[in-house]
Amino acid sequence: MPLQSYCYDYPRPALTVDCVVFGFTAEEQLKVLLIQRGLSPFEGKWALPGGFVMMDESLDEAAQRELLEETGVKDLFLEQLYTFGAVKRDPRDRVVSVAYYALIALQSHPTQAATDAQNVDWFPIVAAGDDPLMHLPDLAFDHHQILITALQRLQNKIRYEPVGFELLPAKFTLTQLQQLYETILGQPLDKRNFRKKLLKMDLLISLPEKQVGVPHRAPRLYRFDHERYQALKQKGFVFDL
Amino acid sequence: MPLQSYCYDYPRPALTVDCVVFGFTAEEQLKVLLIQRGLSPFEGKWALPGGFVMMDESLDEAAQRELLEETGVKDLFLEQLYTFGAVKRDPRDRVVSVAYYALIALQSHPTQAATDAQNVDWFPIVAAGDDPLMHLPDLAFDHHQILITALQRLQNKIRYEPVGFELLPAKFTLTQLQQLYETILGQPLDKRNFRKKLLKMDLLISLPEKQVGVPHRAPRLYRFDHERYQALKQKGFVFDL
DNA sequence: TCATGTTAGTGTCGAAAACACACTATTTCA
DNA sequence: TGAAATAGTGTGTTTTCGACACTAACATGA
Repeated sequence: MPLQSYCYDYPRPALTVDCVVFGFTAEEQLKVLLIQRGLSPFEGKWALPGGFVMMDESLDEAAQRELLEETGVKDLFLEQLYTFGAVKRDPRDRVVSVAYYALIALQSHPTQAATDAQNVDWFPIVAAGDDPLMHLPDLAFDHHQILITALQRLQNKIRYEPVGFELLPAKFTLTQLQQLYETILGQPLDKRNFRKKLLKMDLLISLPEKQVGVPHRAPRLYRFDHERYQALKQKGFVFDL
Repeated sequence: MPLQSYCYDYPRPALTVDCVVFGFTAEEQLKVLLIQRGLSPFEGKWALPGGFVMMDESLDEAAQRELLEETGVKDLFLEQLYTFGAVKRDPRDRVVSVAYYALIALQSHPTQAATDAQNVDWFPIVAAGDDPLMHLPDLAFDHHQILITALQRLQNKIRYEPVGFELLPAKFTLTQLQQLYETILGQPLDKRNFRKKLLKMDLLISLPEKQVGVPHRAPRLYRFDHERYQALKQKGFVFDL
């Protein structure tokens, strides 16, 4: 129970952040993190993780905090997506939500489940086909819309900025990278052309080690050269796949 | 004076919308609409038009309303830009602002000045050169940052979506269009290649009339085929200049 | 140890797009 | 009627895109 109340001369909407957390698994699947609501409204329904913005934190900080609380992970790629402010998007109160999206390499940060008693789970998104969100439950509020917006943003972004690497471990193979792109864009890509284009950019550092433990020829490992990318970007270079 | 106050169990930031209104003049200049503040804080400083979000309007509606109030113009191109929520962006109260940007063809909608007593004016932006905002006064709040963000968005957007036409009259010449692109992107473009690329898209309708009153050969007028663009877009076409 | 299964890795050629580039055409006005 | 001003047009070169199929390497199990 609150000990006091906060009063203003004019009414104010409540302000929340919601996070669309995309994860990419070792099985080459794109997934989104959802939480089953324990509270009304939409009790029992699945929803995006999120919560109210505190007075002493910026929006970015609020999103980071929520992410840490819900997933236990810090230092994710996190970017503001869009602000949703339809009058009736929350049936009870006027709530405006600043949506963020985050990317996490589930291979490196294995999914640790619910932080508290709530049900937390990863749900698959299949970009190929008609409805990418067909395997998802009904979502609370306008979260379905937010998720669609986030997926479109990710699909656009991945082509013009090197955000795909945020979904892979630091060391990865070109095949993994290609499968990531194919999964997210929902279409097959030509292996030779894909490799040609990427290597030509000169942003991948070929590592001396190779992947081990596979029952076939061991593929070469690479890492993304963030420093070099920043330098090139300065000079007007645009990552384009 | 407010007759009552509005109380909540937890504190809430105030929520505003701010609009970056870009206009393109007959003299081929890109301008931005600013308002001189009559009230503290930042009294006397220039700022983006904006105001509080009412409880019964969506964010888009709030932006539209502000735009109508400040400029007297309806039905502009208007799109959400980014939400700015640093804790101290307003020195007095916690205020989160959802920024929008709007495009207006100043040739068709001649600038009607201040709606009320405030000073309202259009300031030039010169994309070529180091600092596009060099001819602007100091701005209130973080409006300088908002303006930079909006300009970058416009520069990106104009290349991949046909928003440039929103800055021109319904009937325009290819030279006007090219100058628009050169002004916004801040770089010269090749005339023949520009025309080739545009006409190949088959999105411009060549009008029977020609521009009159010029002291030289009269150029052909075109209009943008919005319907056709929508249809093509459906099929996966992307405008790309 | 060798045969099999499985994925890694590599090059060429034709088509299309991008880019550089300069002259003639039309109109007005003096 | 000629001078000034902008409109409008085509070609050749370079670069990029996109289709396409085989050999290499390793692990496993017979």
